[in-house]
Amino acid sequence: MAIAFWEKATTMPDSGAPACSLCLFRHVCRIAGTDHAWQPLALHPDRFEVRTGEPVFRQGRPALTVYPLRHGSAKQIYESPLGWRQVTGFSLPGDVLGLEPHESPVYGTAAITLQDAEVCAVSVESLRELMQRPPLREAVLEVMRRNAERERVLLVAVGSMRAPQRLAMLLLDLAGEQARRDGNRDGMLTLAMSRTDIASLLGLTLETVSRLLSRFAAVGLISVRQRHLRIIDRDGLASVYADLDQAPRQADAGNSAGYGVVPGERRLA
Amino acid sequence: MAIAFWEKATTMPDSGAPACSLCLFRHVCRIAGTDHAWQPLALHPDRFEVRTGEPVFRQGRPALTVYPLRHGSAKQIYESPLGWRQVTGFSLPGDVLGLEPHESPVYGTAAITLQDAEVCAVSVESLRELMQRPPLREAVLEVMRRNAERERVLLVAVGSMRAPQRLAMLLLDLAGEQARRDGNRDGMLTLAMSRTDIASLLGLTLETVSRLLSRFAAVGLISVRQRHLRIIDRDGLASVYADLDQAPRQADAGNSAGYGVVPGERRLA
DNA sequence: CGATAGATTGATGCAGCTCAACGCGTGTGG
DNA sequence: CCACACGCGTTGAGCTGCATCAATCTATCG
Repeated sequence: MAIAFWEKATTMPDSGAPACSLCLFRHVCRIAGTDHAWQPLALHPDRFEVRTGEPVFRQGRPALTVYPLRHGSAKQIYESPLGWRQVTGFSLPGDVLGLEPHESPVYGTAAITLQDAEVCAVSVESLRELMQRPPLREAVLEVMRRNAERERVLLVAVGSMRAPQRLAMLLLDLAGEQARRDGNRDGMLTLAMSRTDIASLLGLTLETVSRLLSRFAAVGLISVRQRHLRIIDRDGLASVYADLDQAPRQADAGNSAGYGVVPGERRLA
Repeated sequence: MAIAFWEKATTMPDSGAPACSLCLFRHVCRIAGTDHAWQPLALHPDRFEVRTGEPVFRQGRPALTVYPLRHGSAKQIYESPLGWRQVTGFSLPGDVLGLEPHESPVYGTAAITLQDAEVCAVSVESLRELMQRPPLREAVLEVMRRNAERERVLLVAVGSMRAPQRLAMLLLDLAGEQARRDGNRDGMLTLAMSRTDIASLLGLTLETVSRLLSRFAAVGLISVRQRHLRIIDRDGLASVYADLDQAPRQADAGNSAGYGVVPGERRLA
């Protein structure tokens, strides 16, 4: 039998303190109040709450505001022109919802909360003003680059990795994010999203996700009970992800130019 | 039997005139020479040739130059941190290779030519100067937005559509691009990329791509012979893409917020 | 307590992957 | 000029990973 989670709360834990310390705007925000070197530009963002399952904003609507997430979590949903919907990512406290790249005039995805959440609201005008300042500008661009990279990794995962690898990847990613936030590296994590959301993100079905979680647990990589999960064997998961014994699902993108690919030199997230 | 392609040349046709008229920089470029209202900013880009299969640039290298494509075509290849490679798109004359979003300091993908190609070379400094001017700036951002949208559509396709739909999508897309370039709407197109490249893009195997093309041909949607392809029944292909009789491959991304989705209002292409 | 949404688990089928053989077109060396 | 090889594409046969369908279980809430 697995480790006893159920001694802890069975409802979604509300991580207590707001995530200002992780916020992109912490240095210019009166609420965060960590640094006041920027007085003239300081932000006093509005804050409000969004209940579980409610959208913070919807795809295609004018992108007038960005929403740093203080409490709770959210999923991004993209709907293609033909009406296919897919989860494209999850956000945790400290992330900024609605940061659209390329100065897009509309939101490229919808953001739906996964729990009751609290967000700040920063107008894009303030954002643009703030971005006159090189350090913040760089920080914002860096976040956008990371988001883009994330989507590319997801594309490759969905396009050429097997189901267990995809799921292992997600779990490692979630654990990494968790650790980056509360420094908590014991592998405990609470999945705010449903199996269906995970399945959508990874291009699988919820049954497959459920079965794989069970299988991972059976072989001692993790333990799961509902949405409470603990990573027991991080390296084991990493080797599932890295495919150390699993055949690739399809042909590699041709290396027809014949330029060498260094087989070593790979970093693990 | 299908339409007789093989009367035409069997090698890749070189589309003759350079694609300056489609180039993002046509209004500021001395070579294109269509408009000289911008004298002080005018470009005199270098040009050079890249032979089949050679990279124009490689992923991870400093992004110092963008390369408008004059002749030929190219594929973008993304390599994930773990070494998985996947084709993420194809470029045709008039497209700009190496336009990195978010002012990324390095190329996010490699660009490999599919045929002997000719490119211009515009330094990012010139590009940034040019982008001071609102109209060009807007045009560049618009291109980046389209690229991002394309990648999202691809993600959804690979993540939740069936193989025939994905391929139909690609064919329609290629035909659309072709039409946008030479106005030629007779459905003839020449695939510059191999089956392997197509397979990689769509998250399939080359055998599946080959079989599907044959099947499409067998039911009269297209005709194929090697890399020469004609779209015979555009609407038929569109309905394969739109899945008018094909079951979805997986559960929809939950609409758990219960906000209505308009079932109509969808645009093709 | 029943109702409901989410999660687990089992049984079954098939789309697409895998392995393999062969065909076609082009380039190369004799 | 032919012979051969090599890259690319096609086609077939078989297998399997994951989807599908369906039943049951678990938590939460009124």
